[in-house]
Amino acid sequence: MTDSLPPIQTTARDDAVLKALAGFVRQESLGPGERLPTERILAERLKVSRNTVREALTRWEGLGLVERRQGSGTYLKAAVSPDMLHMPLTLAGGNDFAGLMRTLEIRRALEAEAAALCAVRAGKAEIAEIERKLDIMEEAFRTRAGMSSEEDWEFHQSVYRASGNPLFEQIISAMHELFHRFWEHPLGVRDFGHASFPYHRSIFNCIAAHDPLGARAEALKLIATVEDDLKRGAANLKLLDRK
Amino acid sequence: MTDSLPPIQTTARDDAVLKALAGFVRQESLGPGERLPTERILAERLKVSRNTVREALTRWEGLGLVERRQGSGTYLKAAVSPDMLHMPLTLAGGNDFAGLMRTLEIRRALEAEAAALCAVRAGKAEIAEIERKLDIMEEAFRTRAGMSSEEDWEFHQSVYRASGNPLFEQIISAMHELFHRFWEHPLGVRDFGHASFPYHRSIFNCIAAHDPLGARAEALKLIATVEDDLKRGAANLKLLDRK
DNA sequence: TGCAGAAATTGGTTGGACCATTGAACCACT
DNA sequence: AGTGGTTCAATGGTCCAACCAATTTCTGCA
Repeated sequence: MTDSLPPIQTTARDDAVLKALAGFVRQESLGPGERLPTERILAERLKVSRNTVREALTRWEGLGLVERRQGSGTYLKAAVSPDMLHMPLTLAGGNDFAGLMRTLEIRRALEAEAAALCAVRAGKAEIAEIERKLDIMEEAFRTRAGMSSEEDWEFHQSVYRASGNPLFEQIISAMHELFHRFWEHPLGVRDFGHASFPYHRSIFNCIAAHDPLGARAEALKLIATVEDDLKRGAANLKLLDRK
Repeated sequence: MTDSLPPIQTTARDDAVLKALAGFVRQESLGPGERLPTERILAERLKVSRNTVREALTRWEGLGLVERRQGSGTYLKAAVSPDMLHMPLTLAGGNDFAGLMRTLEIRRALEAEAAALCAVRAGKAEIAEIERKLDIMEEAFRTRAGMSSEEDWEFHQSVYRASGNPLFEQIISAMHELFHRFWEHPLGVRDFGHASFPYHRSIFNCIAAHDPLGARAEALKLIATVEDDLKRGAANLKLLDRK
């Protein structure tokens, strides 16, 4: 029988609204942080109800493209273009120890690949930027006598950016956010992250030497130390009992 | 129907609606495909306006958790639980060649890690299942004298499942879907995927031998052949010109 | 000039109405 | 029995006109 009879599309108001809005953003070349027209204006201009505009904006808000502030307005949170592809992922049960370890396995995969790509592609400017972040991190490590998650994170982000593929930063940032929402104070391990410290510079050295294999290997070692810390912390707090 | 839908408290209405609804789904142990209460009923039970219910459902629809059919109802599309974590990813310009290569770099990272984890964790049953898929794929390759993307995909999925981490399958499946939406007929390269064929068995051999390093290396080689094919295809069709 | 309070702006919520689609029940005709 | 058409209630989609709550801007007094 003929399988080539796809369902037809009749109405798609809110989708049309989003397309029009994306075109508007493009035409006005609005960037992140800028405010877009009020819901009432959009409703009037597009000749649709304000409810329809709201449904469309709710979609974008759910995708993290836009932020609404009551009394103030609706602001762009990321660059939007008419040809975006959306890939919403929902992870069931991510707030227990097993879930955390699963996200860490993803991070290990991406971290290693990003470091390898970075070693291939990073130019002089990117390498200098990474080294700058590394210096800041090491300085913070000395003065505060321990890992600083803030400066550490900055270092890793600079690596993702130099990988030449924004997806790395996007995905790992999303996981990082989840990570911190549930594990802000990492399990009471005092010297958390301590063991990972030396690998930051070894990763950098491989990147600077354009050695992708070495960078991948060092990144894997780094994540391994983080996993060990987490396991120790989980054992300490007997969190393994949780569901 | 049950009366286990208590009213809602105060601000952050739509979020509260979603939480209540997630609890309801859990309590009624509703699974994918099942229909949930109508918007009017939800609005009445939760003591909330129907518009608010709609905003909440729009969120879930955007996350792919739910599907609305006008005149019929709202149906679950995936398992939902009260402790889900959402990680929406949007990639700008994913329908050009550069975007495709970027997704492939992510896949390379995850594919290698999944293969390595699989080599560590797969038990006899999992290894047997993977070999079964591999045999099917090789048989299809012989009879049809070329790669079959369907059987190939089945093989890879079995590896992801045996990795013990459902996130691998989730993320790569999402990318696979995007991939096929825009590149269903891969660029007119006749023997597309041909070069990747032998690596499937070498990956399997490493997994069966519980050799994570080898599995990772072979997976990287496999993706490299796919990237080469894509580059050749892009050159053929002069797709590199597309913005 | 400085600042507290009023006024305007803007997203959030409500309730009610009507439209478009779906699916089941029903009916007429073959 | 089965085929096709009709009716009708249920349900999601859209619209409107308010009002609420948070924020920003303006204003007038000290």
